[in-house]
Amino acid sequence: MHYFVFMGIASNDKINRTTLRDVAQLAGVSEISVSRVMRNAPNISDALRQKVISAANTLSYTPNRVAGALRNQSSNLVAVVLPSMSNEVFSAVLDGAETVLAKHGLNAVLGLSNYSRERELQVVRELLSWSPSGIILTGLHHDACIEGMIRQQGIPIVQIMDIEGNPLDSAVGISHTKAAEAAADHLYDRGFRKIGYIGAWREQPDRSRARRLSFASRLDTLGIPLVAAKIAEERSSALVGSAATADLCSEHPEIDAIFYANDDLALGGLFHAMSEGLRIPEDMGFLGFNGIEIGKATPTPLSSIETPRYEMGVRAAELLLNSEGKNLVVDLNFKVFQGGTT
Amino acid sequence: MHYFVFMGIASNDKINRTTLRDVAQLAGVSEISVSRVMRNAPNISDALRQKVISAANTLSYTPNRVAGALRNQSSNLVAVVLPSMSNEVFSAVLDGAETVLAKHGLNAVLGLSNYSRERELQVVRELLSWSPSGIILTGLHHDACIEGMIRQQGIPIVQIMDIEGNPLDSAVGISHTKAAEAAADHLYDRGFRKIGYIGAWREQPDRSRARRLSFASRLDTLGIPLVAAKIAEERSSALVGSAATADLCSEHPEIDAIFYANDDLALGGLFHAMSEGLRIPEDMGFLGFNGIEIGKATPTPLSSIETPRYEMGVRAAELLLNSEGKNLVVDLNFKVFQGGTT
DNA sequence: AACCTAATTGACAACGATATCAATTTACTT
DNA sequence: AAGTAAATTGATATCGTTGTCAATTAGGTT
Repeated sequence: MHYFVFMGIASNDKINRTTLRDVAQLAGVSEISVSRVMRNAPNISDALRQKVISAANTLSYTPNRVAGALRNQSSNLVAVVLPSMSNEVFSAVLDGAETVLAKHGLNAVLGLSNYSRERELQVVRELLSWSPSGIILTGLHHDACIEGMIRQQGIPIVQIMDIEGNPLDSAVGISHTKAAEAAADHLYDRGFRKIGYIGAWREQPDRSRARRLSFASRLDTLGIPLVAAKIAEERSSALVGSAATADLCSEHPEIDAIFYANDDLALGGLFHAMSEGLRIPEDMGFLGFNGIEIGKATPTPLSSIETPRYEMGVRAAELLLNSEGKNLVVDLNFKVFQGGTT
Repeated sequence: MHYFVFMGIASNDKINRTTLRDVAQLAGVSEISVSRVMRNAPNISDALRQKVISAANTLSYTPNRVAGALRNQSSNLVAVVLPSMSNEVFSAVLDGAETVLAKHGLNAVLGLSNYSRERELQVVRELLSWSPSGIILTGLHHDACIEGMIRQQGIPIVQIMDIEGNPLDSAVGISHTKAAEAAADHLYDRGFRKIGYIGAWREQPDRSRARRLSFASRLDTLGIPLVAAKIAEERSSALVGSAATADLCSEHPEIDAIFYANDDLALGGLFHAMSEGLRIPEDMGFLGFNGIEIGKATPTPLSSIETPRYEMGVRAAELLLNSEGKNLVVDLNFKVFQGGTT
């Protein structure tokens, strides 16, 4: 008895897995014929197919994808690289992508970059070593090496979230510029004139920074420059949003509405205002970003820019599958949801 | 020019990837030596190591894990099978697991079962065909075939979420029975006597059903039987919780507190009560389950049974890595968080 | 019956890494 | 200096599948 050790996980000797050979022997045909039947290759007689299928069933044979991938230089894996999982945005994207991929017999291998360029590079390198048949990246900005690495594999790339920039290949997302402008316009239309902004966590991902800048510039155009922007140090959360809102309001009592980098922050702000007994939206308006479900259930539903996160995952997966339409940029629609907070 | 087609994704011919052989030639050593250096195998002279490393760097060589996995009959992939991604519980688990796995050079391959036994079986079969070095399953109840399939691979299994039952191997989770009893006790201690329960979506996952039953039985013991339980048809969400709460309260006006299957539902209930102008917790108490972050930021923080979801993922991954300690059952602690709603 | 095309089946090599065992070199003893 | 053990390096076979091309069989024609 000896042990296989791989990367820290040790396991007992494994019973030899049933292979094509076993099935072939039982069925009395060649291995390659079994292979063909399993893959539904053309030009197989019904007789042979039957023999193989029944043999495969009795042995409950499952093809070894590792071997197949080695031979084919390509697997049914799709690499999905996201910055983090602790953000409902990305889990929704992953959900959408996985759902579509699964329908086509593809499996998602997950990599988290933690918003770090270097980590992302490392993760991509690792995932590429699995000869995935496609890769989904988040955002348009990556380490310079990444493009070359992926191109060398000749696999389709889909970048998600952002579409303003130069995609490596295809991209699905929304225009954060337009979304921010729509936010500014909405607040203006609703009569707010002294507007603040709250973000968090060094504005990771950098898309939120882009939004803030577009938002501010739009407010300038409207003649009501941003009163103040506060970027909390911590990761986004309702509690952080609550605290930041309290701070911003005390520092700038004139502010009559706040646009937030995301709904978690915005809900925190909204809750803060409710605790303070403010009238909403008369005393203070709140506009979030993403349109998460819970924001619709608050006593005063949270106004927010709704983004199609799940759909983004779905479309990303679909783009991978239809590599015929290359270099496509899919601009998904966001929507201004007017709850009761604006 | 011809095409590789695999499972619906077609890609152009790929430039030949750089292999061990290329590195070996450049370094003037044998392939196996390169392999050893790359894997940090012992008994390698510094001279050789240097030659190899510099050659590998100039070629920017990345080992092909597919080939390695085939030879080793084991990969650095870990199969993670979850019911769904549209539930913050599972994304937190995945987050925790991925973080630990990544530290050890392992990659997570994701499979979603959609709460279906058959789908889960299928997914497991698929993932096993990648010779993962371990597998994480959700819950303790699976198709009968699953155990055999995994055992055949001789890889460690960790089941998460639940620990009450017969784990296949190791398990990490909480005692849902005890958690439900703690919930009942807490409500009793806080003076509530007419208690209701709200769940959703056919009580998927079935753990929530187990909780409801333990909860009800504990209330019986306390001499204050459950007034009513309402299981909404739809998937859990704050809106559903809101509606269910409204219904339950009008059907049973005597109810003075509600225990929810999860925080989404509970927040919905809380928001409903706030809209109605109820005094909380005097008129109505609310107790959630999971302790999600946003519940701490509401004007009246939501009381909830806090569950260690992220940690569950972490511990699950750690258990996989330390397969020496087999058949471990890790009972993580839940905690009754008393916000202001009880 | 001889012949030809099309359909079906199979033999073989290859994908890239690594376990095994053998060969070589080095280091150390006496 | 000879001998032995230890460290280092290499040759070979192998993991399970599938692309390529060759071989066989079936089906139809004249």
